[in-house]
Amino acid sequence: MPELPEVESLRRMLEQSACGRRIVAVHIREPRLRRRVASTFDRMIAGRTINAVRRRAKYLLVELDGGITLLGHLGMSGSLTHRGQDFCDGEFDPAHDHLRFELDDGTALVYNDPRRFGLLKLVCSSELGAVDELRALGPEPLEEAFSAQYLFEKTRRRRVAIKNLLMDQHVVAGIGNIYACEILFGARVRPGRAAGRITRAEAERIVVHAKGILAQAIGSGGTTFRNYRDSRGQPGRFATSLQVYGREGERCFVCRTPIKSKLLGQRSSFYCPCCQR
DNA sequence: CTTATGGCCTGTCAGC
DNA sequence: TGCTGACAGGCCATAA
Repeated sequence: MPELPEVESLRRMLEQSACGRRIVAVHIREPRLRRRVASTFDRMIAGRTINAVRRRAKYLLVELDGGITLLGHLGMSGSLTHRGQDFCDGEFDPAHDHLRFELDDGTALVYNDPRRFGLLKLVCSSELGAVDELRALGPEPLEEAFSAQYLFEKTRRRRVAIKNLLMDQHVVAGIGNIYACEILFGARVRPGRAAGRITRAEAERIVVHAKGILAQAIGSGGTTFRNYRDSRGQPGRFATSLQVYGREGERCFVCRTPIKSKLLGQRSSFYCPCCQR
């Protein structure tokens, strides 16, 4: 379940290990992801050098020379591992290793995705703003545009639960179920509260904790709850810092009250019934 | 416009 | 033991 911190951790590693490398070939074993991977991939990509690795929300943007960018989304279970040499062991997973990008130093970037919810497509580097997936995204949560004033205004006259609003990529981009739960625990706000009833002070706390928790999670290499892996095949280390996610029935670290879980729009929401109001 | 719901997809696990 | 159904949840299409 890669969210912003996991994608950012991956981006930083790939920036170190893959930037400047030339992609010599692309092998597609299974093109059926959320949308079918274009059969022109190898022809379009082979021979191009990786100039930069960027991120927008949960999207990874691999900028190639010649004005083409590889847009990637890991969906639920996707991973991009750098295999060969002293990187990842390169354990073969023939059932789920769907694409393989061979690099000029003999290593390879392998896209693995058991549930195939991911996305890989090529876009024009000069027209990223016009790309469907990126066009309507809200501000990055770690940038100044995501302020208490901004969030407060976005919540006005909205009946949707505050947690669902935080996960709405049009409002703020990059937050998923795990971090939405953690942010609301930090802000001491119940996930099911109507967004429109959030106070100015609560909006302030939500923004402060969103920035703090996401930054801390990036520093820990993200969260591995089930199967997220970084480009070296290693799990993230933030799972041990989780306060509520996945802890139903266990005691709140602050007040010892058992953590509750409740479905909110088909998604489990974890919260402390005592600390969060 | 807002909000709710179902579909995609497969590995895992509880329960019978 | 092996089957069935629920669940995990990213994003999108569709409906009300």
